[in-house]
Amino acid sequence: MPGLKEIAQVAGVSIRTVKRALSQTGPVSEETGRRVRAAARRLEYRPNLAARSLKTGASSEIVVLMHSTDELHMDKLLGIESVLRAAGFSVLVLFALSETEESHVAEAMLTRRPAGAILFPAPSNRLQSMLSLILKQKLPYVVLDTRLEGVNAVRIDRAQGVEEAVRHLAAQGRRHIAYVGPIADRSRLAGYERALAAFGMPSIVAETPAGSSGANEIENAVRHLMRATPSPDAMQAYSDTLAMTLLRTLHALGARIPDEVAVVGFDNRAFASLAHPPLTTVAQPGRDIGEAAGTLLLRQIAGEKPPAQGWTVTLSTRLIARESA
Amino acid sequence: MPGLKEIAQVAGVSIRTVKRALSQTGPVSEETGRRVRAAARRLEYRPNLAARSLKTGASSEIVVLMHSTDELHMDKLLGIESVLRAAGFSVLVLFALSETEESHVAEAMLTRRPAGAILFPAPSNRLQSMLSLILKQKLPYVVLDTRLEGVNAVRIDRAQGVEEAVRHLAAQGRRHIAYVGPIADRSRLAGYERALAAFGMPSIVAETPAGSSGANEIENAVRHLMRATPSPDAMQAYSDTLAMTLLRTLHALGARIPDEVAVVGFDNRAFASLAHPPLTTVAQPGRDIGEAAGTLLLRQIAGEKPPAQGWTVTLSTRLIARESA
DNA sequence: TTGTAGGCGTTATCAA
DNA sequence: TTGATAACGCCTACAA
Repeated sequence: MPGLKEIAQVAGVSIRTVKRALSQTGPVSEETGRRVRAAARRLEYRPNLAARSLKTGASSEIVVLMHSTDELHMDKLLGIESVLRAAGFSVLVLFALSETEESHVAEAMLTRRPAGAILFPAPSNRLQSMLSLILKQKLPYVVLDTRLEGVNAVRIDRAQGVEEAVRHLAAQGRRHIAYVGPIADRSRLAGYERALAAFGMPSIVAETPAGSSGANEIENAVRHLMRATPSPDAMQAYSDTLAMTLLRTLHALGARIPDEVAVVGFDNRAFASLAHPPLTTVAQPGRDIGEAAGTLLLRQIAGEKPPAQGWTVTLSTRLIARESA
Repeated sequence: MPGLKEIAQVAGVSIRTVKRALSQTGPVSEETGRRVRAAARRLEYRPNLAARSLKTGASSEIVVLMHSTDELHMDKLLGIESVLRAAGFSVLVLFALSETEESHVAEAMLTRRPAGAILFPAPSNRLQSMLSLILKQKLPYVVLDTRLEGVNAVRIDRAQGVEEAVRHLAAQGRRHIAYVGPIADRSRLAGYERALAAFGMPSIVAETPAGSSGANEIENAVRHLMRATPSPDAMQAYSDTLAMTLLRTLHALGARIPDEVAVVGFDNRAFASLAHPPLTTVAQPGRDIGEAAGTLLLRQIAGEKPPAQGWTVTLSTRLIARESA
């Protein structure tokens, strides 16, 4: 691998001149510049990042901490990578699936001396311990889609997308719109309630257990809902996953979808378009989230100081209308 | 950030001695060793990887080239990361979704001077151009799950998993087992045919267009199949995605699943367990694939020479029995 | 407009 | 058992 020295020899000038010519960091004569650049090109010169980093004390690596293999994270990762690569940074991925791994991953992160870190969603306690490390190092960072307050974060407005969805249902003339899902998490529920309030419609909430288990409870909830008079003519589900169970139960009850009952999911997962009927749902802007996180991080690296209460970018979610509503 | 120098000062010895004590690379007296290690711990010393890399000329970074955001890739990435991190390497992710990006990504890869590269599935021509670069650099590499021959690769035996699935169907007494999918790709079809041959059963193949489009064609194929006498009592689908359409069409025809017709998918995607009924399918060992790739790469980095025709590890796929078969 | 020289932190050679 | 010293490639203060 050729370095500045070799280029200098070939071009018959000093290292300093090569540097000036290649990084336009000082005056170089027309002719010399051409010769140097030609030599660099011919030798396929690429700067040695390790040497640069050693000299400048600055890292060109960003650590991304992932805590799950959720398919939705792929797009976020893509967004992060595209923004950071364009800015000359490398994206270094670390997985910490379990609490036990967290300390190894923390150690790995610190050893890499990154220029910044991006944290994917994780249980608060694990996020907290990583964050305290990061803050101690005064490392630029961004947390993705977290409930933690007072931190730099890219968040998404779930309520807004759900409100949009419920308005969409109302615009179809639906008047008995139910919400099915856990109610401890009000992120979607709030949007549902806002939309109903705007139309002066009563809320019909069927609580189901949190977590992905409990298909039976969901089924019972739906059956219960459908026995009411009048029965709901639309259902907003907490997630696409939950919506799948909804669809199945409604089919079993003989309800025609969307004619008799509309169903809306949340997440726009890969299978949403494969559901029967194809599921109308609210999508998170995965790639945008990643790009926003990358941008926010770059601004910190460039020296901008986040406010004390943390720097937040909130992105909107959007309705994907398919056939189920 | 403290370096060896600072530790040396604190411990009252020379840099060389610190180095010996910390990396057991030479004789150090009991007492000196203790003092040095204590100082290192107290100062939270971490080696400067940039300096090390500059000095040794060796990189501790592995580049992972991704060409899609397929959810199934997450587990592979996880496997790669876990093996490589354990060996002290960093995993650097680069995305090249389009052909246009490929050259930028190639340039980014070369600039990073990685110790090796892992290539995710991509169209052959794009893989080829990356590979020619990599070979020119004599970089250790592994390609994941590729049809390319003569390269270092981790492959999966799709036929074997499908054969297992079809045997499973036969063991249930099914005697008219159909295969639905594109036939240009024989990777699954071969397993289907092997199993049928073993049981002396006739093959019933319904060809559908390649790619994820063409729900109509699939529907027609299924309807056509079900009109035959006798009609199939089981169907092996090319993919989970295709299986979803199968399920829907069979439901529409009033067929009871799995009583009248069993359905088996391929891939074990996230939605397989959410299908109605939960989809029996053949799973790729995502994490194992990643781990195998990491291991294969590490062996090359350690100096083992792959044979001229390439080094291949083939992993088996496995049947995940759920309720659809 | 061009060149000299020193240092970043690590590794490793050589001498004591 | 220990230490002085050079070198990796890049960046830059300072001279010419």
